[in-house]
Amino acid sequence: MSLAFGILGFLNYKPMSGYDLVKAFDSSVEFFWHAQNSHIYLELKKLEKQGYIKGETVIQEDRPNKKIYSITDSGREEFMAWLAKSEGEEALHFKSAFLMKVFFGGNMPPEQSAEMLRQFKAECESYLRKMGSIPESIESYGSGKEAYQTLYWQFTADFGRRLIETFIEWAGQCIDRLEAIS
Amino acid sequence: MSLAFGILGFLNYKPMSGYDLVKAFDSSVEFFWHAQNSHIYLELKKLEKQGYIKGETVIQEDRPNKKIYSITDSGREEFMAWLAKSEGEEALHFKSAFLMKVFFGGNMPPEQSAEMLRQFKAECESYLRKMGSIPESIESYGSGKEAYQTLYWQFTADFGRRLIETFIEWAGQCIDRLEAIS
DNA sequence: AGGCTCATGTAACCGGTTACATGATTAT
DNA sequence: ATAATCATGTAACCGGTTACATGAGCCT
Repeated sequence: MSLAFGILGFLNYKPMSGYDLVKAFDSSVEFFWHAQNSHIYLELKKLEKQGYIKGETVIQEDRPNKKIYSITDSGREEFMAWLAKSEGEEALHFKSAFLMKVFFGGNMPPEQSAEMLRQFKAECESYLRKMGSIPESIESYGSGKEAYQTLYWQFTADFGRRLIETFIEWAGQCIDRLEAIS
Repeated sequence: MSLAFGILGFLNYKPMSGYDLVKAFDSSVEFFWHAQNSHIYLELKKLEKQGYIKGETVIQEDRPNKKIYSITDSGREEFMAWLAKSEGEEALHFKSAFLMKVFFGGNMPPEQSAEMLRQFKAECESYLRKMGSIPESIESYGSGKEAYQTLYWQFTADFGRRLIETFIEWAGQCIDRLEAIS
């Protein structure tokens, strides 16, 4: 897919500026869909040209002016069509340079690979600590009425937590096996 | 990173043709690093120009001729440098259009989202069944002496299995919650 | 004085995908 | 006959990254 649908999705909740979108991506989908600010601004222009969103400049006195984008009917149609389309087996695909390094780990002595895995595990553990605050932030964001929306945000956050826990368990077991032979 | 290091890694095991590499990617790292055959051939040309690999044409009578590539000293150096370099927190990043759809699932009625998750779960289950044969194929590939290499292949295969199992458990729980409200 | 937040962009590049193109041999 | 395996590529495109560029106002 592309960033475009993520932007349409957020604008479908409410109109936002490019700056708002950068923050929205950063604070929610960042862990499974990282977005550069430059890319977001580029994509906004493209989407406007395609007629899926429309921008309106808002003049501010105490702050720099900004451009608020809203989703159009055709944009909403496009977004809903994307949402309804099945990913098929592509849903299972992902890219990881780290796993590639593990795969070729036999080219390093066991202590070095073990160290790589220890660093990775530490990274996961620190990430998990940071994630602790997500459930509360979701609850504060969705105030009663939008509980149905926030349920899905909880789903993805829950997956993130499980994924990291799986990573930690797995790395621990790999480290054990490497320590046993070194 | 890029495909380049994957290719260097495989050629570091032994010389191979582009066709061999396509199969190697397909049967081992495919689940965390999918590679198009066109991309592999393109990358081989690039790597040869950079002096990291060198190709030699092998004339065959019963089959089409082929070009066998070998890694050079500078290629090996490059590969080892990549391997030793830590991924840092990038190791946690991955992209998933499917999770993006879950995140925005609140735009669909619960039965439709549940159906999406059920399809996904079924996909995972079929994948898990296919994965069952991997451990044996790794063992047959690594014959005694290279047991240290195959250990790492087992690590990545093990992670794949755990990941899919995590996906299945998570999807099951999401489906339960959606069925409860619809 | 220095750093943070707000706010928006451009240019060059690169990694990767899609679609297309060819053709011999071998197994069913 | 027909499909599968062996074998290699090109061209156009696209999604995304990196690096750069600017500038006001607020807080310490």
